[in-house]
Amino acid sequence: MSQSTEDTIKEAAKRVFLEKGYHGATTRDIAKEAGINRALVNYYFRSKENLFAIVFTEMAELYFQKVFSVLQQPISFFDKLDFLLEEEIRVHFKEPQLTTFLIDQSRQPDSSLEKLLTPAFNLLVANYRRLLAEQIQKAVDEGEIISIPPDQLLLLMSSVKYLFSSKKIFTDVCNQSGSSFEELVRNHKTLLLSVLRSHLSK
Amino acid sequence: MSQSTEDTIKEAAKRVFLEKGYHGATTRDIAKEAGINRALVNYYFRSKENLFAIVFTEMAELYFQKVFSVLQQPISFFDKLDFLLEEEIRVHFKEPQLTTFLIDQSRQPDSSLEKLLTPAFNLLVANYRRLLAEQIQKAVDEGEIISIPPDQLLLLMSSVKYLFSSKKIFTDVCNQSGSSFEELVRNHKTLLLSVLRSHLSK
DNA sequence: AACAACTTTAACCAAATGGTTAAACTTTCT
DNA sequence: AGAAAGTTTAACCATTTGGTTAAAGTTGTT
Repeated sequence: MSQSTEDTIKEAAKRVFLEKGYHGATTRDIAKEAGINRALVNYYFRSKENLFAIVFTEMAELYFQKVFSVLQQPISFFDKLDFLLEEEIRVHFKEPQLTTFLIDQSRQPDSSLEKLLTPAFNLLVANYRRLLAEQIQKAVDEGEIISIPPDQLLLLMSSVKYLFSSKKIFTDVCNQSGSSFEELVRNHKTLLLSVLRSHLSK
Repeated sequence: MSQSTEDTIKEAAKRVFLEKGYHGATTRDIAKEAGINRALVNYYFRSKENLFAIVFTEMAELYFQKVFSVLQQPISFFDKLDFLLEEEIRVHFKEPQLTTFLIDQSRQPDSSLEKLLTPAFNLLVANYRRLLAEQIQKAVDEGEIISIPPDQLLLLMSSVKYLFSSKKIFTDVCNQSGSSFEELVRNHKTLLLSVLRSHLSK
């Protein structure tokens, strides 16, 4: 059995919103991408705003879902960092525009969308931050690493997000010089892990 | 003597485009922000696209200008990194949305804007990359640091960009927990420099 | 077959948007 | 003062946009 119309629209909307952003995307784009009549967008999702809110929420959850589970596994702290980066890379290879998409949303100043989505997103971030803080403290207590504020560790690991946000720039500029984007990503993960390891190791 | 109308419009356009992005901003927003009649936007700049292209180019140059001069100063490699980060922070305190703005531009798939701006921007990036590669090689030759691919170093330093792109998220989440955004930035610069120093030092 | 519920479509609408223009206003030059 | 050039304004226009609706088509139930 094939996908329901509702899901077809939602998946098309994901692609279009991720590629063009909220304001760059039109309901006509979405309908065309889904191959359906434009009125069905409103029939199933009431409004473009509402559809975007649903897509955004799902993407945000996709992003944090795995991260939470990784942090709770009974493995060493450095393995957790390794898995976190690996998961970040995996999800970004699937949705390269994810970070751009999420950040873009926090920009529009007083839109009703922002008021609706920011609190929910901030809650996810706050939970991630709290969970990471706990795991840092645990690793410190066990003598595995030296202490580091969770925000600072998040920032040190944010280069993967930046790499994918700037994917086009990097591929344009780097392709001329031999190495592929995939290599760049793998090399960066290796380097970043090594840097973190040497800084955090007791 | 007060600012010319043309400059008033351009400065207003900068603020509006940085805040809302190309598609989120309207010529009416810009005119209102500048306090002038909307037709003047077209009188002085012909079209919204053209005005955006001018603003984008100026912002990109603002971003790379200082960076080039820093890299060419006769100081130690680590001082260069220090100054690069300091400059990155300075320009982002002035224009917190700068990175979001620049990255957002590379997203729209086949717009005439992208075809126009991406090549010029890529050239700036390529120059930055080349200059950085030269300076790395020089520092390696002089025994100051171990070798590192320029892209990887750029990525390790990109966390400052990410920090400002996500400023709203960080201020929202962090303000609840005491420390200010300024502290977060300063602390991150210190930490990042220390991490880079210990990794690159021979 | 007939009825009801759900789904899809084409046509339509109001609001917003980028852009144009002719006329009014101001400045500059002679 | 007066012509010429540059500047500003209000009104207007075509296109695009998100959204609605009535009718047509489909599916499921009795």
